[in-house]
Amino acid sequence: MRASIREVARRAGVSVGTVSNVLNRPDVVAEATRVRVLAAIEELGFVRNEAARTLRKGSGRTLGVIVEDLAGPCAADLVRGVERACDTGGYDIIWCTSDGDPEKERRRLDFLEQQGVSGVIVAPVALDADRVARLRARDIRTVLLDRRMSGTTASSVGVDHRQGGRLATRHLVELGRHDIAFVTTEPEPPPVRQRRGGALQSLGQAGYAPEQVLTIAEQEPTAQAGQRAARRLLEFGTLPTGVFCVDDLLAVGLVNELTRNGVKIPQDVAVVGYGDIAPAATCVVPLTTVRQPRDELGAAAAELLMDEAEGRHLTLAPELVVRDSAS
Amino acid sequence: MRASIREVARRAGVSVGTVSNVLNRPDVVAEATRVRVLAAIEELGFVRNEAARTLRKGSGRTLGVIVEDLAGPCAADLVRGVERACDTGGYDIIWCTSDGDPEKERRRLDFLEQQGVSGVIVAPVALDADRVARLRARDIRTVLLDRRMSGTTASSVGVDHRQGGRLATRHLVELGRHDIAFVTTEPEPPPVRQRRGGALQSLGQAGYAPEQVLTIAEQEPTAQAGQRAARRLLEFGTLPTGVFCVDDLLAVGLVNELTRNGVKIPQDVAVVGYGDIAPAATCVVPLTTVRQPRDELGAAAAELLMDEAEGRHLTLAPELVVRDSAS
DNA sequence: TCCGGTCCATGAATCGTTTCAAACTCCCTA
DNA sequence: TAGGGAGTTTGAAACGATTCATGGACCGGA
Repeated sequence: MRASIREVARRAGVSVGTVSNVLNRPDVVAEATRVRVLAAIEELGFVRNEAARTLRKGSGRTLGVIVEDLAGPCAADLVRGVERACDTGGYDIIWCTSDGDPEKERRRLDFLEQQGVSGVIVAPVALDADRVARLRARDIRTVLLDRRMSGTTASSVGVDHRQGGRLATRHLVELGRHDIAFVTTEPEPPPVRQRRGGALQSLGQAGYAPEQVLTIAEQEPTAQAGQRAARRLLEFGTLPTGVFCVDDLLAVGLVNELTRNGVKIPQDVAVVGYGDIAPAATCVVPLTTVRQPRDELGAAAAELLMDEAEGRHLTLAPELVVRDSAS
Repeated sequence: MRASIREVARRAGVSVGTVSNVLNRPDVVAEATRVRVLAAIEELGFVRNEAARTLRKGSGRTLGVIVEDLAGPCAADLVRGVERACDTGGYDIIWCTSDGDPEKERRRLDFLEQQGVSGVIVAPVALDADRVARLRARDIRTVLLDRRMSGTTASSVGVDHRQGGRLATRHLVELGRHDIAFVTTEPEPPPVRQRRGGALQSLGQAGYAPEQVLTIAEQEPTAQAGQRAARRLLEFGTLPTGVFCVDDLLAVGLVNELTRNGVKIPQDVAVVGYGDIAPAATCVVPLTTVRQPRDELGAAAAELLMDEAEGRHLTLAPELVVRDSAS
């Protein structure tokens, strides 16, 4: 059976309170005592019972994170950022996936509440102000990813997607591409809408008429969908000379399918993606894309929670990464 | 503040014991009482305090999983499999990453011990028999992924990698490719060694001499490394007609770089990968590869834990997926 | 009417921590 | 010598759920 603080106390010849002090406020314990207690801990292989600690303290030194898909390429850097911040802050993390399913999101939130986390980072699916308030009432702070929620105590961290969109199309314009197409998704989640909004805006500034822009909508941001989009473009007869995909996966699929059909990228068609996920750099034609600082984003979110901040909103700047697909 | 079982009891006009019974053994509670209690729970928005439950019961209904990299493509299906099994079994999951770092692995195990999980699924880095025994002493069962450990109570689930390797090269042989190269990693973790072993074996059976097989070793199983491997092949002057990459990421990088250099796949070079990760299907030339049933693997691991099994070893069969890159 | 059995509900004890008021020990100063 | 601090240590009271021995209510049969 696992050793408890009481046995450590007996072994070291002190009271349980002292052992607890050694664990939590070592500075108030006399040197000699502390050494003795630490030795006892070592000998017994004592591990603190986090359940008891959480029960007593009301909440632990643990953060919960809910993303749509842990395994997807978008989560990769986020994971790294959050883990780095928590490692240095001495917090533990519980990762959860919602799969974009409101019901699952609810269950994960229940789970995190039950675990007594001290904060949650959520890429929201159906999360609403009520739930944020309920978490708040249980002393759990919330940070939203890429979405703000007014009238709540939730903080948020996000990327300036309008700016990202602007960067993408401005680059196509600078390359002298006049025939521009967008590949997006339908339905279009808010961040994607903002990207496309920014992209359109920057084209407008360059004197393009909105009707001039061919927009193709696929159902999901996947490489398969990008492939389908490419085939639809090919069917039109004349190809656009510049394409902005609102997601790198779409761009990867598109570039692959176009390449397979003998289209030269970037000579015939310049393609800009969005996200700078890992496959973007290793695509047949390395992808020009808009990098989102997702690791900093994750780290920032974690830090907000560890600082017990509320209602703070951070916006990070995206950055254009020029590779072969549009240069 | 969050409502406790006591307040629910007061509101429903029953004792705490009864509320607990409604939660855990609804059958022993009279219909009318149960309805009243459930109503009270609903009204108060009561959520069970998992910390208290875990403290009292000794261990929770939670499993811990430690993988090297949650964000990588290999984890994707595993995540899905484990989550599916746990969802139906009523267990919760705590995901952790070790980054392949022994120290981090240790810390994650400490964390899971502290959380009072009832079992752990580990893709081991430096985990040894001692640690398994220590977990065991704390009533935490262990399932290892893709590795067995003798002399312990740990169970394991894995794929028959020798067989996977055999499938890969047998296919190249059947395509009539005589000049075969391997792309592997150095150092070579056990599963990879087994793959290559099986691959060599099946070539031997087909009458190839081992010296006949050109082997290229890269440091990591990444797309960049695959690219480098391709360049090394190109430098040799004459290309092999068949290549087996021990990892899909290597294969993707290789296929991309070869394609960029005008090599026709599969006409000039047939390429077989390993793993059937998502990018394999959406590569410029869709990849022929060996599928590992990683979702079933994850589900099986979770089920072993939920059944409180010990010392059971499951081996799942890999499967050849033929796509364009070798057909 | 009494007994035995079934069905439910009760509430105190328990899990392993943290917290905090109280006590104890020295040592210094008035 | 008394009194006051500073520095340590103590031990009992939480935290919120589960468990289980105990007992009450009710019914049927003798």
